[in-house]
Amino acid sequence: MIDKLDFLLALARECHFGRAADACGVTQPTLSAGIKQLEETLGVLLVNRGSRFRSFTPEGERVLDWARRIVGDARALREDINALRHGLTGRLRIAAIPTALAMVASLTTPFRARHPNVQFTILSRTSIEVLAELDNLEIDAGITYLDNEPLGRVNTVPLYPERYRLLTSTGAPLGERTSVTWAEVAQVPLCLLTPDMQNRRIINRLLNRTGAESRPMLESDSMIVLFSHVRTGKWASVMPAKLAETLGLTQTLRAIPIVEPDEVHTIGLVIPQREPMTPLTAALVAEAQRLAPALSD
Amino acid sequence: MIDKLDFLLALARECHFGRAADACGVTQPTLSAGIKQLEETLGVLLVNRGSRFRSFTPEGERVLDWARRIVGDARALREDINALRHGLTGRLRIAAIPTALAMVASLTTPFRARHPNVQFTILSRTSIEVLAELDNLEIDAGITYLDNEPLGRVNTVPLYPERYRLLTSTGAPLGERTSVTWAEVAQVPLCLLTPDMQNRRIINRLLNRTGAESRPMLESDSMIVLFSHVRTGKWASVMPAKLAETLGLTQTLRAIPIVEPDEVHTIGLVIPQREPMTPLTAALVAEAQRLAPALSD
DNA sequence: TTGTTTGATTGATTTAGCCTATTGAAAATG
DNA sequence: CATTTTCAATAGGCTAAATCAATCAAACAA
Repeated sequence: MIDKLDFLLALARECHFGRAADACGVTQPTLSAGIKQLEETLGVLLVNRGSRFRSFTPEGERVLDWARRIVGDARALREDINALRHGLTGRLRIAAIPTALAMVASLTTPFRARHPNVQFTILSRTSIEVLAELDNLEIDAGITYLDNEPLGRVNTVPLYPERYRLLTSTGAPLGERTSVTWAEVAQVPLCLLTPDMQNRRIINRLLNRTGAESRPMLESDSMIVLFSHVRTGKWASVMPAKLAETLGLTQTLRAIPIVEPDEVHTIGLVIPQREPMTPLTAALVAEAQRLAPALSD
Repeated sequence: MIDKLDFLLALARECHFGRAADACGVTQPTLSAGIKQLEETLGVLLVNRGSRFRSFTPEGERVLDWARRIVGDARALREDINALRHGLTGRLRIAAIPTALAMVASLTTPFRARHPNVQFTILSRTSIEVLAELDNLEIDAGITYLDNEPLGRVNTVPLYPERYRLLTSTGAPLGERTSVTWAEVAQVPLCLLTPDMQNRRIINRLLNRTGAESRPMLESDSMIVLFSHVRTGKWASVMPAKLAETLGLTQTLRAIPIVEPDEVHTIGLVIPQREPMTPLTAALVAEAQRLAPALSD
């Protein structure tokens, strides 16, 4: 039963019988049969199929809701008992938005000191993807904006406020200033994240509000790309203060506060709303709560 | 997996491999193998066995906690999908304390008018048993005291206040009074519930507080027995006002308010703390909430 | 048309689940 | 203390379920 519900979750992720089967480590006929068996025992069609996967029926969506709970709890059970036997072990899968990726180290490092046998998988994702994968049990926790889009059935731990800086070099336009306005930033050619990232959407909104047209000269989904371009001294970017500090400023590389408005967004840990938490998640939350005071400006 | 967890729940109820197997509709070796398989996949001993069932290990207790959740959710899933297909069907298992048994009809009757295809099982239980069986998923809901013993992980819906009456006949001692004190009641030979019932413990406490020795001449675990004795005109009892009214008073059979103190306890519906509720439970809660205003004095 | 993708189908094989019957050990009983 | 009873584990055998590799059919795309 639980494995069949797991099949359904995989199908929801992949929208493709073959790939879902691969993800579950079974062959496609096995997964097909599993789904069909679910449909038979429940007496309803769960998946709208043509000659390929189309969508879930309303009943299918409902079953998915339960499947998330049940499969999640079954995993939590194993993890819980494992923790009783061997202390905290296993793998924590964390997805973070690109602008938060650099701060993950300040969460994982003290965590690892406390629990040396826990392995990590850190993924770079958009804020949308973070929430979707949290729902699908693909990740254990996310790090994303807490105050922008609706979050869904999750618990949150605030970590730090995201404030914006113009990252540029002395000698470049605005490079000598102690603060700049968004209107001024809008005049500078920028390297920014791609528009599917919420950080970019926030920056776009702030830039557009000034009336000026924003002119991103370079887009990337990787903060490394943006930062390495700025380090050449020939490019500028807008990024969160915390990130700029973490990546390292130099005498010529400056992070200039952007005002009018001095907008702030809260970044935090997001975990599934499950009671009780899995031991790994609980430990991560504890670590986040320890870390938060040190990060809040 | 889920069936194995169900085996474990049955074992927790019965504390006996053979009876647990019966309860699950399998033979004892099958259940034994199921438990053993659970122990192997989790890698821990769950049950302390001598030559017979002794107890659960701490890990076993933990697994039981999860099993209650997971098995409960799996049932809720089926019920939920069933409700989508055929409307509300199935069986609601309700356990009530004896003094609340008569009022169950005022809950089930309007419920059945709304949902004609739902079947009921109504059980008479002590307040302790109600909570235990709620935990073990043996019943869907309980009706018991909300304000006395610690309730555990449940949600509650208050139904009505329980006030105490001396049930006796005109002509008997105190039979003509419009109110009596607990001290006076203590002097009368009474028919009362057995001491494992919380109602009896409450009455005992109130009687003892007067300093007098209470003298129950007849004990039973059935309100029918108590009431039918009182109806002969030769016996008296203490019972909740609501119950006396429901069973029917006559010109000679009187329910006299007992004061000093005029103690009140709240009776209510108790359901497992599960989010979301099963459709049947949700409907029952809705019915209880509709009913409560009419019952509150 | 022809090749590709995708999910259903088929048939063989392995695995898991369950039962009956039995055993062994501990409790209960006389 | 001997005997009986109770209880859970074990053994052996059967059946149903699960899974896989291979194939098929429908829908698209080129």
